[in-house]
Amino acid sequence: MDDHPAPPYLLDEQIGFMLRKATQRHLAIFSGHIPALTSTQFAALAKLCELGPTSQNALGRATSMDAATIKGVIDRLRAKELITSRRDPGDQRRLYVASSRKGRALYECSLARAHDISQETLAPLNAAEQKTFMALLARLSGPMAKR
Amino acid sequence: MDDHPAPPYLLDEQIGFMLRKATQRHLAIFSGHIPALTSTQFAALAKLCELGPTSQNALGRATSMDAATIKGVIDRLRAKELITSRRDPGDQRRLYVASSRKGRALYECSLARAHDISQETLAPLNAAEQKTFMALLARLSGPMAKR
DNA sequence: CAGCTATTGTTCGTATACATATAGATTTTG
DNA sequence: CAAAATCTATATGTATACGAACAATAGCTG
Repeated sequence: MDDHPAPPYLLDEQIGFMLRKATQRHLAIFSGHIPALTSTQFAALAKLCELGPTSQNALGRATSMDAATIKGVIDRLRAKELITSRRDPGDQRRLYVASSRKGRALYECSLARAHDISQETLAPLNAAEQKTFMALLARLSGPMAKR
Repeated sequence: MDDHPAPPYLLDEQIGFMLRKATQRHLAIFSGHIPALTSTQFAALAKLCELGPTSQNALGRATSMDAATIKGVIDRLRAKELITSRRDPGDQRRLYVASSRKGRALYECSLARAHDISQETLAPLNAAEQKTFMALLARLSGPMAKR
């Protein structure tokens, strides 16, 4: 009993595939609004402005980036002069990173854009649906980061 | 009136950041269940088995992959002998790709795993929430692919 | 204090992902 | 039919993303 024909596996209905497509759409919206930075670079810069100066790896953890990944992001942000970095005097292992004046300015004038990006990404849903979706997505994004 | 203090922008509450984290979690689950293939490679193989032989670019469109991206995926699947490819006699531009016996076998014995992956990814939600989430996510994934 | 362990950052290799440029083949049009 | 536009695949460059291996530093433990 309960002998349903096994539901066919359809790639287009799988969560992983749909997440990838939603991300693609979001990234297209992002680069349309903030062409100067990638989504990842903006995330690192925003978090750095939000938290204040930290170490490279700590910023990586705060933004869910691998040590190898955050290094590249930091390098590119520094090349654009949006952040500065120097060795932490108190711990020679640590690379102390901080936003530059230019970086903070770009961050602040990007905030309105960032808000638009989130809204445009969610635009296919009405307000109630957006709220529902965000609440459910939060639970699929893993546990809150431990500080 | 309606003079709320502008809601602070918090990276961790943005759709883009949460999508990235959800994708990270999903990919970790994926590689735990199907270590032999990446999520992208599996998507291409699954779609190829689902559709039957097609051209490289057509498979790319069916799986939402760029022409440059699908080329690399095809190359790696061919290196693993999961697919075969040859020039389409009827249209010399096209690279005709088809799943190999080995590829179909791997696909078929991965189906149960793939199902588990989707379920585990959605596990934080109950059945009703899963249904709601998938319906909303579908609307954020952009319009249905045109054939 | 000497040794073990953990943390930090770096480097390498592999794999998406996309923009752009190019070349060749095909189709559409004038 | 010939020219233009389109399509297919390829190649290059940039940017995530992660695993693994590594050196240097710091902290801990006996």
